[in-house]
Amino acid sequence: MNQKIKDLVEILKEKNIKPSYQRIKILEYLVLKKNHPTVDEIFKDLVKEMPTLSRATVYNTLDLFKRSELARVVTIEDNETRYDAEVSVHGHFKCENCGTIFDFPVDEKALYSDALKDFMITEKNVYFKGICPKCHNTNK
Amino acid sequence: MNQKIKDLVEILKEKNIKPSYQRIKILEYLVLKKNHPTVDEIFKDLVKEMPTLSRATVYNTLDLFKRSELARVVTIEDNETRYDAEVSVHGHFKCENCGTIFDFPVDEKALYSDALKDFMITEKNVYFKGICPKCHNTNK
DNA sequence: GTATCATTTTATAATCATTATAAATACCTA
DNA sequence: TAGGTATTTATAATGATTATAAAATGATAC
Repeated sequence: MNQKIKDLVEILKEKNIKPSYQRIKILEYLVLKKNHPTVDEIFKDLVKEMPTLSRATVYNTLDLFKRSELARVVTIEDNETRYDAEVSVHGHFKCENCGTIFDFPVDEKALYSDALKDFMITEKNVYFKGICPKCHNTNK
Repeated sequence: MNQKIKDLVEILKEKNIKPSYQRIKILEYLVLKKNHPTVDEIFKDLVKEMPTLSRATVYNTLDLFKRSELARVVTIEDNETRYDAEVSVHGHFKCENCGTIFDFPVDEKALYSDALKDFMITEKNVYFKGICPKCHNTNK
């Protein structure tokens, strides 16, 4: 536990981010909960143990993490921004029934297109929607 | 021109959508302008020739088109929903400098992942961000 | 052709995620 | 400890989207 907190502090320091209590907790949340939480989910969970936490802090911190490449935005629905501490290229599948988001591997080479040979690519996103196996079986 | 309108009416009828003037014009806009417009862009352009047009109609109609698979949502930024009359699987590249959105081909087979073999996939989305050749050269 | 009913559109208000602002707090250095 | 900077907080403002109810349009039966 202490070790883990220490790791989080190190991660922040490497990115020249001052490790405030709020930042450590938000980073910890992202790293431990790998369920691509929305801003609101992060806020509502963390405010339980940090009653003075402000939504603005959550927004500011996530934006800071994004700019520092500690987290990436997962845009699947236009009305909820999610965050993911796993910044490598991978796909997201969202079940339209239960809302769960699953990761899946993406072959980056396969995504290459000649049409983009003169483009400077800074971000690659792949997401699918549909019904996950669990919901598919239940509904049948 | 008349022929084209007639085609649009046919497209709507095939989906069992009554071809009202507003629906024809919005579909025409999507089909002719292939620039993945936002709802606001569609509204602001069309209200010029249809002064009584309401934003609600644009929202309702686009939602109807989406459900009827006449258009697909292009979610790239979380604060602007775009629409595309091209419903086949293809990628979108958004230039972070000029905002232009480019289409590029995507090899659907290459996107296949064993991890999703038990999932029912209804929608596949690929989008990249970066700098387009034009902006890249200008800024250099 | 007119009355009736259903559909579509419109205008407006409500909602909700996000951003902006300014004050309060915490942190750092001299 | 004092003074200055960075961070957090509370609150208000913004802006896209959705909800609601009235008005307009269109279709059908008589």
